[in-house]
Amino acid sequence: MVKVTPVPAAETRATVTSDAVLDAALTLFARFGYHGTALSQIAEMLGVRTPSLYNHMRSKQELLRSIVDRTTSGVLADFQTATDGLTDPVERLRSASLVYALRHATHRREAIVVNRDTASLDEPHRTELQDRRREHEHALRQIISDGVEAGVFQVDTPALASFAIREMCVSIARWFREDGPLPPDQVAEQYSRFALRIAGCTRDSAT
Amino acid sequence: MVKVTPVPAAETRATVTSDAVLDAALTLFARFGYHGTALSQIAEMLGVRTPSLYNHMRSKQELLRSIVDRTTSGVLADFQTATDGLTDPVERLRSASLVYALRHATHRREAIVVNRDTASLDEPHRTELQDRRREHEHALRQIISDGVEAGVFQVDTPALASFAIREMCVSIARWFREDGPLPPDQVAEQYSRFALRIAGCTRDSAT
DNA sequence: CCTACCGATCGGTAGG
DNA sequence: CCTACCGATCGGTAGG
Repeated sequence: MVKVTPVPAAETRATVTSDAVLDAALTLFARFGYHGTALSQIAEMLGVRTPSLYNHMRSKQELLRSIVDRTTSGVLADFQTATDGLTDPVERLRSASLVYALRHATHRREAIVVNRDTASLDEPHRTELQDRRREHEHALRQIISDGVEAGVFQVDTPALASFAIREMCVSIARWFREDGPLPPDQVAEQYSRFALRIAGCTRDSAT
Repeated sequence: MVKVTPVPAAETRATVTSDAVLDAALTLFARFGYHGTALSQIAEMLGVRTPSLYNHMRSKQELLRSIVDRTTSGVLADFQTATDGLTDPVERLRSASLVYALRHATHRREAIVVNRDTASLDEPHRTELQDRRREHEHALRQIISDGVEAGVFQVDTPALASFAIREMCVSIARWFREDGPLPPDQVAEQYSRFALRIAGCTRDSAT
């Protein structure tokens, strides 16, 4: 007797991977929050029972940690790539805010979780997250300070402009819809222009 | 025998009010999130046992609802007061963004809860909240559209500028510290200027 | 991958 | 205001 269906039949045991668990967690954490999501919901979304999840993760907390680690690393890597080789503060700010805005249109779930569920992270990871955020914030602030000193930006308090630009970009994750009228790159383009305006960019071509 | 101490001694039964419960909930929801806060924590902060809370509220959900209702009403009232009688789009945007920014520096806990724990609100209140938010967003967007039509603002997509301005202001609640270098009104002042810049305000005095 | 089960904690109620 | 207590659900483990 030969098996008739080499491909899995309609009813078969579900098989799951670590990535699938992480992706389901990402979706549900973004929607209901870390504490608002039960492991049973993640299991249900994957078609398995709750205990089966433990073959692919160590704990619920570890899922959150993985999401946060991945995302913050990505943000810093984006920044480096975007500003590497650029010396003009205007071009550096334009490029840094463009990739930051773009990321928040294309990685919405990650951004929502990282920015909403920070407090649910156990130590020492919560402190590590804050440190990495600060690193990005200070790097952006430095660009603004450099631009002010060079006379191409005009702001009273560089820290305020830095906060404003960052959070404005982060918030894209909250309102952006994939079926909306503008694609991610066009949103990012406009937000990058907003960033230069916030910085008080005096160069005509910039705005 | 006469009572020796007419004023409460050091050890006395705690007495609590509805406002005190709401205030404690506000503090803890802002810190740990709605699902991350247990009623036992609220009770502990007030020095009573959990069941005693039910003399001052109907449910945990009602606490969230009260916080949200109060805050959204305040936002819309602020907007009306700030823009009433003003016809110039520049002045309207300056004033609307000023009070919005100021509110988020002075009502941080409320802003954090309303913007983070929306998903934890039961229907029909979640829909009501979204409606009120949309109302404020559209009012701000209309100012920008009016300004573009009048030739005093320059933006490609008024909706994007409106989102950017709103979320930039909301985020003040996340980074502002009362013991920081700038008082709320000075932060609001600078953010109001950022708002005019985002709108591409062409009037010199504005920025 | 599953069933069976654990202690802990949750929001909320009864009754005084 | 309290103690005593409820059913439900949580994250996680044992064992196959």
